[in-house]
Amino acid sequence: MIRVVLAEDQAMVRGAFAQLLDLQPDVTVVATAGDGDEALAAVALHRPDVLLTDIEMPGRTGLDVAQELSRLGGSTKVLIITTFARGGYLRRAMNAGVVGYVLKDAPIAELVSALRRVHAGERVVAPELAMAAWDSADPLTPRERELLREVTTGASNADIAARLNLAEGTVRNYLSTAMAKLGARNRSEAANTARDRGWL
Amino acid sequence: MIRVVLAEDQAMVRGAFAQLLDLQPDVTVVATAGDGDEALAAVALHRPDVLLTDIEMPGRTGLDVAQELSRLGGSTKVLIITTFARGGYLRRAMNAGVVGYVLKDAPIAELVSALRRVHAGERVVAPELAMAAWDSADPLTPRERELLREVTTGASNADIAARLNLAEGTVRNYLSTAMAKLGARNRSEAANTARDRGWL
DNA sequence: TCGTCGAGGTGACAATTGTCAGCGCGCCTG
DNA sequence: CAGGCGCGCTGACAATTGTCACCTCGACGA
Repeated sequence: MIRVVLAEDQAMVRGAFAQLLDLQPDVTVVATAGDGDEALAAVALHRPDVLLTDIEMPGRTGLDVAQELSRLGGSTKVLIITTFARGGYLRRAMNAGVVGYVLKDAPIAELVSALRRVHAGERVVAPELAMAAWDSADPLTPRERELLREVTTGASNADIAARLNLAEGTVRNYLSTAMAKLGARNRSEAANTARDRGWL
Repeated sequence: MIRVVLAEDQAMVRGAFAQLLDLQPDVTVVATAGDGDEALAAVALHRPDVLLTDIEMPGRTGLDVAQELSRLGGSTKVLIITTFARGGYLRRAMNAGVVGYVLKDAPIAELVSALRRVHAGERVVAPELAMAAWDSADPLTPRERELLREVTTGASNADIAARLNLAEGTVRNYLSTAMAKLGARNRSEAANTARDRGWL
């Protein structure tokens, strides 16, 4: 019997997946969580075989949870299930010790089979992503990432400069190089593409 | 027996919802669709009691489908099920003749009950939205919307001016008034908030 | 029919954003 | 240990973006 904790922020989807998995004869959902913190608590409490988690959730993301679990060193395996075919996400997931990564675009059968294979000790990665992760290494420096994150909030150069104790020119310069690396024509386009590739 | 067509672009979610609804004794899913065009075709073919559809799908959106169905004038009722608590979406849904609007954040039970109530001739609207739609009427003019849409693609003033045969100053001016109306500090923030409220 | 109001449109000017050349520092590598 | 390279950082200059005062036209109410 595979004991599973399911983390997913949309209640309706969470409920549907939970019921469906529970219908499988070899799977039992021991707890569900609506955000990252609940997920961590549920894993600590139930010590499931597998944590099945979304990435984008309020507060702590699924990737944060995976990282934390790998740091704590329990035996729970993490299987990511997400909407986003973002190369950067997969890469970060791998670094966070995740053993499986499936897309919500795939049929449900794939979720169940991934769950079984992960439990059996295999690694599972959505085929459309196995490639993607390769050719798209994050070219941004930590500082550039930081600035781009500020940009997504709508902050101006002056705002960012004040917040990070930088000269305004420096801010402009970082964003300029980020734009060059990303092939963007302005700060917003740069921030958008960085986010879309999971580099943010 | 309530005959339902289900349209939703994420295969895994679509499958889960379909199985779950089919488990209900008084509901049968006669077809599923992965985008707006398939949804229209399925409705034409099966003439279901209710079309249960997501909004954001590739190609034709759920709102487009609802509008088209209301134009064609069949008896199929449209129940929207979406992630987004965007006032503008609800408003547009109402104009498109939609009779129900539920959020994926709500528990599954609510979906089933909404389905039954819609079938019984009631109108159903997610409570957190009933309010939202009221106080947020779209203040943008068609021209402003058009320009903001261009902004989301990353186009510069010069690009937009060329594409719409306007002076560059005019473009700046429209975006400026749009920014004022939306309380945004720059074009991108304006475009983002307009999109977030379903006005784009 | 006159005023005025909102939407489309414009150019001049101000502010913000993007580019460039360059400096210092630490870290490799030959 | 002498380059050379990448990263963090900066200011001066250029280009783009935002603000403002203003014009036209059609709709609508007084």
